[in-house]
Amino acid sequence: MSAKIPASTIDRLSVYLRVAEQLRQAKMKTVSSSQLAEHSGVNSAQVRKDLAYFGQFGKRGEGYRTTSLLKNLKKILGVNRNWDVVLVGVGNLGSALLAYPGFKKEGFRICAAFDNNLLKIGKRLEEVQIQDIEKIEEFLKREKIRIGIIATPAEEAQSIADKLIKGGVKAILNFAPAALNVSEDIKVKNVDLSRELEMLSYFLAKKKKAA
Amino acid sequence: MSAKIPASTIDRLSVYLRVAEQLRQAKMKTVSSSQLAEHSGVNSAQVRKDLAYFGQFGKRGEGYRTTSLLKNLKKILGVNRNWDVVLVGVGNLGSALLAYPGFKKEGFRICAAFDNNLLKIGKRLEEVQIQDIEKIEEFLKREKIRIGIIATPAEEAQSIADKLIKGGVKAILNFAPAALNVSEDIKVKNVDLSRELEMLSYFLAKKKKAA
DNA sequence: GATATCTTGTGAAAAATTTCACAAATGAAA
DNA sequence: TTTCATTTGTGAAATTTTTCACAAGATATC
Repeated sequence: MSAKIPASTIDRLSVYLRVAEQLRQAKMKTVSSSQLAEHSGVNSAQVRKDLAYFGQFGKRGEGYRTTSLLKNLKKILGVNRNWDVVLVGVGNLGSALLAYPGFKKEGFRICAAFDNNLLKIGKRLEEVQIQDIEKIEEFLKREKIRIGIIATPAEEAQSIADKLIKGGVKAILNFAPAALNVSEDIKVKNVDLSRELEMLSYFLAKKKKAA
Repeated sequence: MSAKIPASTIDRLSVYLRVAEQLRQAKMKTVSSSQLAEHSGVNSAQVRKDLAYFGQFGKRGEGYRTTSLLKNLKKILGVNRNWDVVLVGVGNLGSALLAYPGFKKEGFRICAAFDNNLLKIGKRLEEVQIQDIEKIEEFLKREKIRIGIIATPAEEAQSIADKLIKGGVKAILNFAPAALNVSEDIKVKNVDLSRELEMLSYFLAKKKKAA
């Protein structure tokens, strides 16, 4: 049961959660692994195996009860609670993240935003007061924040990451196109928007060659 | 040489490109696979194997010439040229994407933006005039655009995708938290910001259990 | 020119992940 | 009760991906 769980499994669980949420909205009482599979674009055995890492949630002949599956997925992913998150860097991207409705919907609340620009500090954006980056460490410790989002230019990303970690943050979502150097026990997820486009461009370029 | 190339290889090539760009800025004439590996957080054999899918770019005893490696990576990824891209949905996220400097830097130019909000249509943002979504198909055909970005609410994503494809778009970067249903020959990349946070939350939740 | 030192490119081995395939539950129908 | 139709959970097989390990090429030094 507690074998090493592939990162790709976690990735898919998060997709199953979305699908399960939709199916519940559609009033489906139960879901089969093949239904989940179809909506997620994977093999049905894959779905069962992914879920089986964490327990036996289904009923043979029946499938999975939608509400119970939802509850279990949320528990596994740690979103059966709300998380307070801090945001660093309130530029274009940072502001958009502050206003992003999907975070709150999934239980992630941006409870504070920090910047180094004096013109921005003190202003209010989406119910959140922008604070001086120099005060972040104290804030993180006081509020016991575990998750930070970096939306600064690449040059500042590493020093911000260091500040976050010093304040007790254990997980970082990094939008700056820079590889962060952090110790083993800190989890970093990088989102590099240009890189996503590069994958697409690879397929377009390849297609042209093939044709 | 033209064996099936893993998607993870392409993912990493894009990382190597970032690293190579940085190393060139640092005036490094050559790079070894182990240097690339260290900066990318992978095994050095992996780097060599990834590159070897596409040719023999290195020199034994020397490594890879930085400029030539850069040129090759860009060619492989299809970013040895500029791509015109359209954006649909000029809300918070869409506006941030319009202003995102990383796209232009990597050769992706958002050449047009579309929305269905009459208050927004006609306005100018970041040098780009916001147009009526109803006119997108004609525009795509005239300008022969191949890449589209969807930054609309989830409900509209599928119908926007259909419009893009009808206009000739072959690759879609989708920020709406919705699974797009498209035919085989269309490449979709989903970026779901909440899902990224969910992975982080999984690791935090797991850590707590272990402790 | 011989020797020493690097570092690539790549088969082969190892490890990880996905898919297959079926026994064991489960409920419904006869 | 028995049969039939489902669908899970899971060993085993198949496939994919990563890592190892080393021959072969390249440069520098003596």
